[in-house]
Amino acid sequence: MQINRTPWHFDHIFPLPVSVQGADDQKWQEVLLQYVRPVSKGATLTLEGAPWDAMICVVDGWLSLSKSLDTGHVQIIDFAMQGDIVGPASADGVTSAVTVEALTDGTAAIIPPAVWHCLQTQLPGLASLVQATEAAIRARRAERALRLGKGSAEMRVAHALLEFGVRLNAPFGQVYHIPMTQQTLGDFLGLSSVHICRTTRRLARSGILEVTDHMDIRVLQPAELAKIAGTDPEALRREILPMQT
Amino acid sequence: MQINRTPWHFDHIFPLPVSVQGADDQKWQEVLLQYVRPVSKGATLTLEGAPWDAMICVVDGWLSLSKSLDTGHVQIIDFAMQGDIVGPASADGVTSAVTVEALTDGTAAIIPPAVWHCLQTQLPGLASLVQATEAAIRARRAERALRLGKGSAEMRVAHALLEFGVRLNAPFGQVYHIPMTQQTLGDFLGLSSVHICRTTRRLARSGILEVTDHMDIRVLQPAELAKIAGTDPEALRREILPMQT
DNA sequence: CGTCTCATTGATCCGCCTCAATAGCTGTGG
DNA sequence: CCACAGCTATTGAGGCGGATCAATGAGACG
Repeated sequence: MQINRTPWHFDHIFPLPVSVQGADDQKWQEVLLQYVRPVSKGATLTLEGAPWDAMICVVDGWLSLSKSLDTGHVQIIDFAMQGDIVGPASADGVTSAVTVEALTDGTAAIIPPAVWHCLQTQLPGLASLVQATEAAIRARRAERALRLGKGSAEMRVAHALLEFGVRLNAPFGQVYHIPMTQQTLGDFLGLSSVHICRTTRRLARSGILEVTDHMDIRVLQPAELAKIAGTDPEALRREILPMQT
Repeated sequence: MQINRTPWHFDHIFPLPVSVQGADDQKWQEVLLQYVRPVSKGATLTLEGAPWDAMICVVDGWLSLSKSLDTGHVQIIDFAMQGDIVGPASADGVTSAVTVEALTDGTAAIIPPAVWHCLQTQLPGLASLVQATEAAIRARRAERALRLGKGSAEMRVAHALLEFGVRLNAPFGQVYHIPMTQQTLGDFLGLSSVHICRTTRRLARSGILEVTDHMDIRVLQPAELAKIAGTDPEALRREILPMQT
């Protein structure tokens, strides 16, 4: 289901939680408001290989970016959430490299390339934001690629749960929800849903975390989990959370 | 070995093969010349976690970007070659997310963040180049992540060899060289060197390609190889080769 | 000629996939 | 209210792909 492109009216979202430093912010917020629209759970924004040239700025909710093989196997490349600015277009600039789907109801601004190009040159503050966001995206994708290639199932799961916690800004010990099934998490980590189940159960049984009610996560032993994930939560935060300069 | 940062003198490289469209090109070439320097095979430009904030523009030769686990396992995130512009910095902007090493002798420009920021705003042509390059990088990394997560060893090897051929612009049937050992290719594909060996031998025995003299590749049956890789060479070219608009 | 690195091949093992069955939960209609 | 369907989670059994360990070639180089 391709979402339509008519402007949407939002009176109730002020200000949008994706902001730019300095004087450029007002203009940026205006543009965002102009292109922002609701996205409903399960909706497909674009398909791998389909025509697409716009930028997507996530205001609220979760999106998944995925690719698939003709065997039917799906690999989720990344999740995008509040504040992420993603360009699904591939090198030719007019084709989507990934399928973008909504994991939850949410809102996103879809900004045409002409407007985007214009903004980039006119708003230096936006350029900084974009660079910071892109560095964060690269860093977290690299971190995952490392574990996808060389890590055990346990390490992948531990790292993913820590990453979600960091990105959601959830304090340790607090419950946070990730809006996906074990199947989806498996598609993200290159594992079968069955093995996701076994792995999370094992972590739960050893008292490191609790998983309740369809993916409500509570980390009980952050240090243990971090050790399994092969990372340090503080370092991870610095590495993958965009920081505007 | 950290390379030094004193300017280097090049009289013999004109023009640099990393060019920008339009009137900005001259300025860009000047800046490149100012920061370009030779890199020798085996040299380490930066280490994962070390201080780093510069951009790297590859003029000639191959670089590898890698991360490693404390088990000693290494995952190569990407190779950078002629024309690639890579930012190894993570989200904090001052730490390298990856280790950057030279696989061959070559030349690269290392551009300080202040200069880079300045260039971005002053040279719109450069901004376009960067966006195109980044889209290409994202697309090829996504393509690999898919196979890293869901593909067989055979598919990963086939895809990597096709990707190298495309990036090197090697016509089908022609020999091209990839400057790495089977171990390095394994670190790239998430496979052991032993399994790289078995897989390439199997492909060679079935007449799909030839591998001679330490990674001189010759694809004999491009269609077969593409089928195994789960891709179409033309589509791959469009998707992962940067095209300036 | 000895050493070093890299490629190749065999043997064995194990982590994860696949298939399959059951259980729990939610919503729907009679 | 229960019966049922549909989806997700859980657990077991068996198989396979790729890792690991180990030994032998094969060049390259001093």
